[in-house]
Amino acid sequence: MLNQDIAKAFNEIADLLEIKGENPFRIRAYRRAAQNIESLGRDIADMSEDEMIRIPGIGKDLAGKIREFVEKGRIERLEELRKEVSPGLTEIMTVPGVGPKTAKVIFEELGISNIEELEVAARQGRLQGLPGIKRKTEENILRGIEMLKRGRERQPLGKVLPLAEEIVARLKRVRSVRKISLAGSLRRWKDTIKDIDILATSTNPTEVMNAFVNMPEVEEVLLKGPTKSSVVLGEGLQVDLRVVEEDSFGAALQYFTGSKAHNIKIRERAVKMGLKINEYGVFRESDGKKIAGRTEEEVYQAIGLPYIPPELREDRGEVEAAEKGVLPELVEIGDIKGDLHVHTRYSDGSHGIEEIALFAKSLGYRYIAITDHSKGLGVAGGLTAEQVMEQVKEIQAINRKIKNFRIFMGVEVDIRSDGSLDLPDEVLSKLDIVIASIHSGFRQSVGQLTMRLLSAIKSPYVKIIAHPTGRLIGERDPYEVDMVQILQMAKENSTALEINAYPLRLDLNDRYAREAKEMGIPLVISTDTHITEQFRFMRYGVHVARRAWLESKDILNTKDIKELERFLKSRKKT
DNA sequence: GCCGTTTTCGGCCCGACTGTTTTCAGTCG
Repeated sequence: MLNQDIAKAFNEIADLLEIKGENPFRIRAYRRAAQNIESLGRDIADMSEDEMIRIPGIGKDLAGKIREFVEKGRIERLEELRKEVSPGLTEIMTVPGVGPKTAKVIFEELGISNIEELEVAARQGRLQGLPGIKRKTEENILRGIEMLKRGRERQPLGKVLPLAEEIVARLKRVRSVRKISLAGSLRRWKDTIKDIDILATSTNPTEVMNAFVNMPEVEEVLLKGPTKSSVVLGEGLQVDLRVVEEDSFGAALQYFTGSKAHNIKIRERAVKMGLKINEYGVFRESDGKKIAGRTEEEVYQAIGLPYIPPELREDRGEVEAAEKGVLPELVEIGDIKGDLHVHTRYSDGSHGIEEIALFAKSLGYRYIAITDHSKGLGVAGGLTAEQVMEQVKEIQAINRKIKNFRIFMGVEVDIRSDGSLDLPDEVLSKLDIVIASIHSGFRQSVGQLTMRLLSAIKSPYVKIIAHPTGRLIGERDPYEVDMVQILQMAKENSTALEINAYPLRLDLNDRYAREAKEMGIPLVISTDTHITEQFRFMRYGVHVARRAWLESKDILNTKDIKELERFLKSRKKT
């Protein structure tokens, strides 16, 4: 998808303009456009210029630049800027604490244009004495380089959230803490996280800050004040804690939950209404009187909007939807009635069928689908046709035993590298549910991978495509497939797409899932459970769905058994 | 560069912390 490349180009233009000291609002315009393009669910290359202009933050000029990039693979303005500004400057700016001004001084005075040279110069004390730079700043820069080396990449939500929840639980035990909540991208359930934001109220802020910076995992204290402190954990993860007054908690929570783009939007709206929003509350411009701030609901109400759930706050149309009163009724974890992707000991799962079914029932589920791997996946102990039929018999027997619960007989059939399915049709036709997925040949061409998925989608027996893009966050990029074609084919065949809730997958992601919803494609949220504890991953999947604006009615495993069966028994057109 | 309940020009979100400064600039989120 070209979107990421265009976003990257626009961000680079913004960096270069920043170094040149250009109009900050123009710079912001490029960054905003980049962000909005990145979050688009469809390929911008397929859009007409008129359609592009309807994307917020994109006007005539940027639409022209996008077209230029699509057609020529380059943007003339960017090439010019690259000639004007030394490439080293943007590199230096990637060091935390070094912005455009500092980078420029260092480059112009010392001729330093890469991070290695910068580190050497800082170690030799050669930065001291430059305008605005003394010993402390030099130390900061060295620290910034260290942090950069340790890699401050975004980390998977599934890794960060448990850690963050633990920190919150620990701070909750500090006696003076009243309210405490996660904020930032964690509260919005973004699939990757750069740092942990926590917000609290306290009768003794100093006590909280002390407890915070003295936690055992803290490797380094970046800054510490009475209302704001930042630390770095052993894993290289930054944690920010803000402490505010009780009657500002809602405003602060709204503020620190972001996203930045969402906040800018609502503050602009506030300004137009003669109001000002900051982390302390909503204030009347005329007399400075505070009119809201204790709760987030109050804040939104003060600017004439209904409450907007955190997962939607990405400036992807949620403010406009709130204005019109057409926000979606987002799916909730309690709406989920079953899990349609479950493994057992028959392949690479850890439990027997009855055991895992009873566990699912104890969670309040009404049904599960047993979907072990097929034989092509040798490493996972995939099943032959005969083994599948044995499993079917066992499931039938257990279904007679367990009351008020239903086990659907299924399989996760491997899509072979030529696009054929790993089990014969006469086996697939005997099952309640067939999900299909790719587990090999990831490096095939776009055309081949797309063809494989398309032919699985078309199969009259395949009801669901599992983890459609195959990504493993931080480990493996999504397959290069033509999602436009895949979504179209899924729609034509009413083949459902899975939101795989396994925290490293979260696949489909929020953008594609939203596009799928808008096209009317059925979706399921499944955990791909291999061991009972993994049923708890469902919350990750539900939150991806919420970020995708999905409502309960868009998701198959919120349906009761009868309605789900109707879908499973429906015939495809083909 | 975008955008319109101060509409086609002139605005554009807001504040904390740090360091180098005697009142503020830079950076970050």
